[in-house]
Amino acid sequence: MEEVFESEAAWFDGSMEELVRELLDKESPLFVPPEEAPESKQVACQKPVINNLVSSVYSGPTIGDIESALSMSYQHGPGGSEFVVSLPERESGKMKNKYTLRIKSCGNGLKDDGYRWRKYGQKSIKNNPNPRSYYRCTNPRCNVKKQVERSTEDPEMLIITYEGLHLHYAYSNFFLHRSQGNSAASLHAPKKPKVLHQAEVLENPEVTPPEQEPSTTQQQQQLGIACEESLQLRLLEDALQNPVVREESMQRELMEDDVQCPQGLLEDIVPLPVRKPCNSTTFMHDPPSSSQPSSPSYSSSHS
DNA sequence: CGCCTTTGACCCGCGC
DNA sequence: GCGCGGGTCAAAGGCG
Repeated sequence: MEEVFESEAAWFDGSMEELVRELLDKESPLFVPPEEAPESKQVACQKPVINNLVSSVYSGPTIGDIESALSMSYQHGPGGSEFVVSLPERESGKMKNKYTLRIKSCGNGLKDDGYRWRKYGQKSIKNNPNPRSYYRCTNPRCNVKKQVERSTEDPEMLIITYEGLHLHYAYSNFFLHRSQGNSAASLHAPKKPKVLHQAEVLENPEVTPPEQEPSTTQQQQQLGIACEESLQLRLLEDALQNPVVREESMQRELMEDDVQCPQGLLEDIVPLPVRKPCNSTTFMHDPPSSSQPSSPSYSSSHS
């Protein structure tokens, strides 16, 4: 399996960042200048670029699924069909697994990204009246962390910084909410969907029960989902770049006992309802339990 | 009872 | 070396 990755990526003799730049040159008509974080090296990420990225690094049997998932997401995205992804910066010649997701929240924000997080700290940041919260993935074998804070310029803008790579499947309460009656999702649902996610805590002090929330922005939510899943895709790409991480990831996938799923890493990237739209039409048509931030974008971290 | 959030203390890196 | 700011730890308390 490892050999597959290496052989498939062998045609490009360079780093992932260089690979992306190469692809972007080829896809120059698709380049869209980013509107946010202009100081960062950003890339307007559209479907063909993502497809190139994916097929260049990971040639497993799931490319078609990813393609369909992405195209589905774009198809139902609000207004435009691109979102901004920026490359992780190099730090002393090494790529940093740190990504910042900027979400323009409206009403109730992103409640769940498919993972369970435990808050381990909160700090007030200088020149920012809003505190920054620190979360860690609850999986003991996963050291992914994320920081959540509100933007100083736009209080509705949530800045979520992810650090690290999930080496396990996503918990599926996220999917469960969007594919009611989906038996597969039910099988992987967490035993206790209690965990509040950062946006829920930050944006919804007077907690409104999800069932009672308006659901007029479900398409925006789906785009947000796609963006976050794409973020995980980036993390996966970085992992595939690193043979050690790659091997460890595979071993951990085999060892993982709290979540088991035959889809492999794809489960970590693309929600089941997206991967199997025909099996979960409720995902596309049933209003999710909450509204979703609009116009999400990614920008690189400058920590 | 287990898991979570809260929050003050502590640690560490960086700039002066 | 010192102070500041950001990140983490860990005890305490809450909640289902």
